Amino acid sequence: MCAYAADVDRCDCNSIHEDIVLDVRERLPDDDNLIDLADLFKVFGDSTRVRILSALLLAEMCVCDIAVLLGMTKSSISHQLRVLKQAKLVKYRKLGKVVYYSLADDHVRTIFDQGLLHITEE
Amino acid sequence: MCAYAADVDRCDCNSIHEDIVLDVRERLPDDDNLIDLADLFKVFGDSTRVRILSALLLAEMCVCDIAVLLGMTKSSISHQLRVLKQAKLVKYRKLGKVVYYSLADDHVRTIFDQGLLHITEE
DNA sequence: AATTTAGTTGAACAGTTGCTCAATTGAGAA
DNA sequence: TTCTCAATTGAGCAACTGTTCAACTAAATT
Repeated sequence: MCAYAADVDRCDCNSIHEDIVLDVRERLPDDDNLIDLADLFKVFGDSTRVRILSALLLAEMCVCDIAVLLGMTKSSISHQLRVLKQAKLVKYRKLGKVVYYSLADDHVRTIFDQGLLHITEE
Repeated sequence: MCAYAADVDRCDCNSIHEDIVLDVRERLPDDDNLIDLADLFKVFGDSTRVRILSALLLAEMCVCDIAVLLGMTKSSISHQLRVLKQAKLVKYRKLGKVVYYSLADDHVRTIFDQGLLHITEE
């Protein structure tokens, strides 16, 4: 029988190592934090957004510049910039009709570097 | 007219800053690398997988342990472990009927830490 | 005022994703 | 062998996601 049937009814198996499960359960971060973390990585998990961020690592650019650079429509770029804005990964400034986007802080660079490290290794 | 109409026909606007676009285009990493990077982050972009990885940061566990810990079916956990395995983020060892999973390397920890840093800031 | 253009927005559609369910595999126990 | 159980697998389905398209806003130019 499942050791946690009372509070976890989806459980369909025995707890083989009850001591480990109890210990990990206690030390595991709150679900809220882990969900926020997943949501952040979800933003990085699209090649269009990664390409936009990579471009902004090199220079501040307007929507039109990015669209031309990546060979995509302004609309699709604008949609993705909205996602990046909501995740506080990019910031922008308006000059007349033109909106210039740039990275909000340096976290993008370090996260990218760690990711590339995992990919290029072995 | 779009300055890159020849090789990029989706372009629907002028290149406002042609010099910047040309410079960034030259220095931008290859699309293959950026797609691989996005695919890696895609794996981190699901709360179930993040919770699994967080658990494995604390202890080696079998499928059943993880299922009980997270209150999910063995099947769904197994499906996600397969994704994590393909991304080379977890490794496993078999002992009889039981399969023990653990983290493949320490990249997960550093990537998580960087992500948490971005979230908790400001 | 009328036109042009950078950028945004929302609906719609296709493609993807994660969970469920049922069937199956494989190793140990009876 | 037969039974049990940990784990895997594939099909099916509902929910989500990214692009397209068309309409729209706003700022500059004529």
